[in-house]
Amino acid sequence: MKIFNTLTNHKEPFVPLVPSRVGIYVCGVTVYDECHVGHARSAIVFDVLRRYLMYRGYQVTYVKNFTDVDDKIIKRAADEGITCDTVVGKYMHAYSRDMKRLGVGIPDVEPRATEHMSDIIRMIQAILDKGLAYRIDGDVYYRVSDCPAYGRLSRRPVADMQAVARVEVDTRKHDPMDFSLWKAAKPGEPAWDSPWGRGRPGWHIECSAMSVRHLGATFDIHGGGKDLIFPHHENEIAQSCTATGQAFARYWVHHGFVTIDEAKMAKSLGNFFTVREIVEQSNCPEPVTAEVLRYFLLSTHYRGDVNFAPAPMAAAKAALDNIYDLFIRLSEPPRHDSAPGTSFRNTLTAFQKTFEEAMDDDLNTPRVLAECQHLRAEVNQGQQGLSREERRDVRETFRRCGAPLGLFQLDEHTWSFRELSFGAASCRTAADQDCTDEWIQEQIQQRAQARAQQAFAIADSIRETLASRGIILEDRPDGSTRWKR
RNA sequence: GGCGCCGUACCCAAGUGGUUAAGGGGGCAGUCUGCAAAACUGUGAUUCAGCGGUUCGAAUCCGCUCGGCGCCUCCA
Repeated sequence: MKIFNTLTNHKEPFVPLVPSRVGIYVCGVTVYDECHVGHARSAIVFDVLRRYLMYRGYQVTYVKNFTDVDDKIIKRAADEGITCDTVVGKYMHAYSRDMKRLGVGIPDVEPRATEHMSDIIRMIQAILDKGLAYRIDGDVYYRVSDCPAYGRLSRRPVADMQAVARVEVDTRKHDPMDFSLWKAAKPGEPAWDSPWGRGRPGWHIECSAMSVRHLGATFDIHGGGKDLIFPHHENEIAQSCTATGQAFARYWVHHGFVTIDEAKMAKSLGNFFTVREIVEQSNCPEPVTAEVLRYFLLSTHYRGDVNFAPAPMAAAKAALDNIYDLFIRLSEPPRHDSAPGTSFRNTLTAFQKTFEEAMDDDLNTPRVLAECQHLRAEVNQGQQGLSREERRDVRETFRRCGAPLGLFQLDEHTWSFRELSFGAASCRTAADQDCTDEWIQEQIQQRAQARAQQAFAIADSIRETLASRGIILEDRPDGSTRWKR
């Protein structure tokens, strides 16, 4: 498998430190608000990486942290007149709820900064002991000028950054580029005891401490959004290497942004959609909407930006409808139970090989989806001649290759074929819920009778009534009728 | 100002040195159907922002220009 490494700026063969074992650390969310589509993309990209490595037979340890002490949390708590603990509890819960909705697997470890204070303090002390940090009034800063490798990940010369630093510089710092490892406590803020007085950790140090704690000083993959390359990941490397005296993460994996009208989706710009509103205000069942979002996000390569909009979401829905439509036809008994042919088995074997080639090539999910659609067309062409066993094999192939992507796992009869849309106006109506399978069968019976008597006006009105409640009818060649929601 | 990414058909999007430039959406036409729906068939870029260069050969490598975006400050 090849994976693009930000550290070298190249696609490289992935070789883990310990054969057949992989350690992954991903920078998680700061829990101060609902998570939006950008967070969903991050979670889904690394969920796919993790699952595919497992598909490839690796034993994966996946660590994704919660940042639960931070300026934004403190501000949120102050704004709402509640405690930081309440804010943290509320949004950790919201995050886990949304990840479950999206079918994102729970990481093996979900460490929290506040539960690793001793690791953090020990790491800061190690950096101080080596002379690469200094203390000012209860704060501790990392001295960037003494770290020769600084700037390697983000490929920017330290001198250039200093020249045009737009940050309001804390004049007490020895150098504008130096960053804080420990912040002295301010009144009313969460604080912990340390050798430098009460205070709280700087943002970057928590990830260094937690990754080293759970995966060791040197581990395989460290990931996050590309906005974290500088300064967050650059600083993590500096701190960790200084503290442990060993190499830090070996492969750095960064994904692109979700954009709205081509502009980065961000809390500060206010141009974001939360996972919650997308799932709850959709007129499709939750698992269906979630799979559409996944398909949409995976239809662009993970390193590129992906523009979130109704039209491409609708396109993803239509593409998935085609696949689940095939699954329904495959679930029906064959017209003639012919003997399985070897050429068809070869088709499935070739597909799986192509799937693996595409995934091995830096997770080329757009190509995987194209191959899935190609297979769908191929199966549709010969569908009627397939044996019971071959039909089962097709469904099984989609299920197996779809598993690392989190796609094609739903039962075809629970899929919803209605148009996907958002907003209150298009929400599921109460009337839809009243359509029991029995009632639908009854309607289909009545329509069949009408058709038999050539009473097409009656037959069509029944079909329209069902359609208005989201029930779609399809007449088969043998005279029977298939329905779907 | 520094660093970096992107520009492929109506829309989305793979391909990044070599037979006919994947796939999806949408459009149009046909088969099927009482009519539909679904499925299937046919129909799409002599061309990859523009201009130069390297090469036997470039969407793919190099240079420049134009256009869009991101990071340098919290950020997935």
